[in-house]
Amino acid sequence: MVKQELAESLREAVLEAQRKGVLGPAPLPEVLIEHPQSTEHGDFATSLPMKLARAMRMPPMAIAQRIQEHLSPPAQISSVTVAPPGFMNFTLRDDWLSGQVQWILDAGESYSDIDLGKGKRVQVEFVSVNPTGPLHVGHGRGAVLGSTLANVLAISGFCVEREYYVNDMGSQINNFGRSLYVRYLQCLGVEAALPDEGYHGKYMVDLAREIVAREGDRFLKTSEQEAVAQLAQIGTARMLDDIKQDFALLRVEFDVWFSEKTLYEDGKFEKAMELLRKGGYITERENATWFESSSLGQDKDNVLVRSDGQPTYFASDVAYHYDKFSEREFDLVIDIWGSDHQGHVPRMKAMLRALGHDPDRLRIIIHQLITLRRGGEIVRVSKRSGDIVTLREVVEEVGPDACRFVFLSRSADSQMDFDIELAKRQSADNPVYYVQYAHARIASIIRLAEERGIDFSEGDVSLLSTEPELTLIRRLVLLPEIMERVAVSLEPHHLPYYAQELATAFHSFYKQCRVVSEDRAMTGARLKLVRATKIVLARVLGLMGMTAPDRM
RNA sequence: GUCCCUGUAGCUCAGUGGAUAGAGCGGCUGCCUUCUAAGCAGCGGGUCGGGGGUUCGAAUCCCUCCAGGGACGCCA
Repeated sequence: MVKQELAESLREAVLEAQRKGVLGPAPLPEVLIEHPQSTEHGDFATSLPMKLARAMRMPPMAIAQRIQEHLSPPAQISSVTVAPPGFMNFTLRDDWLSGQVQWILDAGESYSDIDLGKGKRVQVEFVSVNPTGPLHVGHGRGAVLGSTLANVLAISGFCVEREYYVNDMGSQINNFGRSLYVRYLQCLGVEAALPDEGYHGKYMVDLAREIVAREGDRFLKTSEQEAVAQLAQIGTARMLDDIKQDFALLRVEFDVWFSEKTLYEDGKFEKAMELLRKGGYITERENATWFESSSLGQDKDNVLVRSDGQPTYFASDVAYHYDKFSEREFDLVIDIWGSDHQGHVPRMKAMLRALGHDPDRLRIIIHQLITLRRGGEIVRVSKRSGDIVTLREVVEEVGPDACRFVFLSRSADSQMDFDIELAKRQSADNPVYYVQYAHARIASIIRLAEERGIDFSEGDVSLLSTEPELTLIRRLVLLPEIMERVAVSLEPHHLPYYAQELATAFHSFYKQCRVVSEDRAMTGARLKLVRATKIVLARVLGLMGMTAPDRM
């Protein structure tokens, strides 16, 4: 990328000037290149001279001038200027910019594939909700975040696996089984009461009814314990099917559905415990088994095996991450959790250290929870209490494109309000349609060109030189940088913003420049630009899991 | 009480220590005889929660206070 080449040439210029004694000795800080907000300052800028001023005991402007004198900028740069109080501004050559249009056309759908990951194996684990009920709107956020991030990493040179961790055992599954058993009994006319901490949602009644219809009253004949266990299994399998359907609606895909149970069946739990025990991180007290995380700087120790012999959720997570790192040997693991799991992060890091792995190989993305509103009124979303607005309900009414875009356009750190009424209104002024409309407009132009039998394969992109054209191209060539930024920061929310800016540049170009006209040469050049724009728009929309319609 | 996240335009939110803090929505003006007006051009709108500090330079880093959210379980 031009940015890196420019930084490198600046570094060399400073070193060269220092060798000649034109600039004083000073340690060279990292050369940061930014995009100036004002276009009159060019495409790139650096404040390097100001950062060197103190150490070199020289005014920033003088430093800037001397760097400029020794600088051999990359060939893509047409001008280097110095601006007070000590900036250096750089502008891209017009002919390089127009040439990029051909480059994008040649690269096609692989334009902006970058080799950041160098083939490293990365696992993205997300959502991983207990299969004890339908997904609600809040889960949609993690789903969209994870799937989009995985998409970006996949084109950034990483070998990506998308994984859903299925909690198919433990106390909540048992709780779920009990609740289902009660509903089952009630459905068959047997008196039974739901425990307070049970699952009160209406969907449990429907589920019980469904099971009665399919399985009859056979669970009346088995022991309660047996019935609860079997109903839990049938019920969670059914819930998981629902969850998979919800994902399909939202265009979220997983490569692996990982069962918690298998951690115990395949001996991974034992192996992980053995590793911790050898490291001296395990103690037995009060009849329970503890992970001595306090010896790793944590506030407190954590129970791994309860006094009743049952492993905790944390114990499963130890075994699960042992499996991720020691058995499956991922280079990088990304876990995406809701902020209610925030407190879990430090002990996970401590546990990795205890297992002998670099904690930095686990990146945990915490997204804030969604406050669900219905026309301003807060809606509670607890699964156990029952009043659920399901993800499916919202996706079906709002549409997957708008849903994904809304979820994506806020950083994971922001606590977002999701007003169902507002989302359902599906206003035509939605930025979602603004971006898609740009794509549809382009498709329409290309259709017209095809109808008129225009062959623009020999179009001369060097004719693209007006301000609207170059502004549009400047947006197009930004894509690889956006990809890198998302892949490094793990922040997909930059994508929708980029998409909007690109659409703006296109709509403005469209208004000012006639594409299909009497001027055959210009028509050919602009058709190429328009097609390149279509490629980039489709790419970004695709990464966000959205459709790129040809007509609207 | 301790820890984490947040506080930027009327609303929803961007903003890699740099130049005049941005976008969308909403409000107000204009613009459809030519490829899609789901569009374009423009106007108005700000104590970047408050107060200290570091720095040539702070919305951005540090401290403190205030406000909102979340977590502090042998639940997950």
